[in-house]
Amino acid sequence: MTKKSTQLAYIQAYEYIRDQILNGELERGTKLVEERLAEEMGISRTPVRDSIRKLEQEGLIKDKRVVNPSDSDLRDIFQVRTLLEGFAVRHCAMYMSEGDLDKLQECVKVGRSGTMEQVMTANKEFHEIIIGATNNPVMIDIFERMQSIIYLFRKTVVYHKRPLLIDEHQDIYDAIAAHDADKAEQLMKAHLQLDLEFCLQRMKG
Amino acid sequence: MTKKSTQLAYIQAYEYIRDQILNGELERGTKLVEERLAEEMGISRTPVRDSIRKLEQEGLIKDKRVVNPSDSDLRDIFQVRTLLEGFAVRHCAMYMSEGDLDKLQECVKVGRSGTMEQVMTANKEFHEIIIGATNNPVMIDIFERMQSIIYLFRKTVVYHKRPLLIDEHQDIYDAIAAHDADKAEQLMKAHLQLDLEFCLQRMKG
DNA sequence: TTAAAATATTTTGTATACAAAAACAGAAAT
DNA sequence: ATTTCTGTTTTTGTATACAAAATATTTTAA
Repeated sequence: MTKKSTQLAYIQAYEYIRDQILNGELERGTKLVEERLAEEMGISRTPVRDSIRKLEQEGLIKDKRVVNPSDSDLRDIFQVRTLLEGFAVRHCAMYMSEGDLDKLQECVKVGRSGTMEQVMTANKEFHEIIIGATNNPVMIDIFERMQSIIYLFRKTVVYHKRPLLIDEHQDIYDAIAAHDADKAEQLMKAHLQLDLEFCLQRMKG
Repeated sequence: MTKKSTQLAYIQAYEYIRDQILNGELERGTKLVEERLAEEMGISRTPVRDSIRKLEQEGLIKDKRVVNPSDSDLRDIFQVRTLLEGFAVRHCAMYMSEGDLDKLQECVKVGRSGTMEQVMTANKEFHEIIIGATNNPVMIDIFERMQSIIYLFRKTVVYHKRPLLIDEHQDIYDAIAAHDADKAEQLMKAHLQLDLEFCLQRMKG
């Protein structure tokens, strides 16, 4: 068992608020009031402020409100994301270890057969493994930041599940396994484009 | 005259510390002590802490010390930078406005004829214009963050000036002006590769 | 009734105090 | 001399108080 809980209040606060944002308990656009949150968690304002500042830097909070990305924000994020993942998947096709390949395949498998929660995690992991394989912490960090903003739409994406998503993952995996970098990149780009359109579509509702 | 000075202490502190880091008054690896800085600026610890946290997020401070990037950190940053600027320059070759093209050319011109300070600014601006032309705030933000870390080596780069740099800028400009996206991208990648190697070289000294 | 001004309330920014933790220094033991 | 322990000092994390700024509300005038 990993015991990751820190006793530090500002880390608790950070995790607490972040979770609330990501699972939708704090809706997009909600104003965050330091004192209210502090009281709610039984700590003082100071660590709450720290955590809000941090989340602001990460892009989950903007002007003391839960961020509410516009169409164009989402497009911008996906443009960068496509760039990074395009590079990463190409890297995978050329250098990926057997171990990571197996992990990728497992993600696809679980993506087909698991419970809703498992499917979600596996699909997320699929992309994380690909980015992670670059072994470039700067890249991974940028990716995770964008990921968490995209993740704001998690519920939407879950409830209105995109049907072909898992087939696209399968195809990407196949291209990687076949060491076909060009194809892998092209498939990834198409995949992300569809993801973006799906997000945009759902955002309107 | 733009009057951008904010009265807010934590912004002052942020700018103050950031400047000190970027112009080398605070050397890489220096421990930052909140109270010392607070006293130095005649304010309390609270806004100083805020600004340190912010700079930590931006990557200029790590574990309360001015960041001291390793070889591999620099490589990682340049890998991402190459990706972004490769995309951006390609975009420029296809869509750049006449106005921006002129500005780019001006940068090259000043890069040849200006004072040392002017040359430095112009060369920096050259890249900023290219990234800025994407009109993608997410991308611009990531770029600026990396830029400021690279900028830590400003002095080094100035004193040991890289001779061919400005010719490379000229070539990139020409490719953009000729709408040759492939060539522009390829030249940019080569340019950044040389820049990286120069940085790495100088880092040892 | 609506618009504007004035007032009250909330919320944030900053200073300060204190306790916990970390870093440091010196003494004792190997 | 090197390491380990002890105590001291520094530095950070957190709580709290208060003032400035921003918001909301009420009152007044048209």
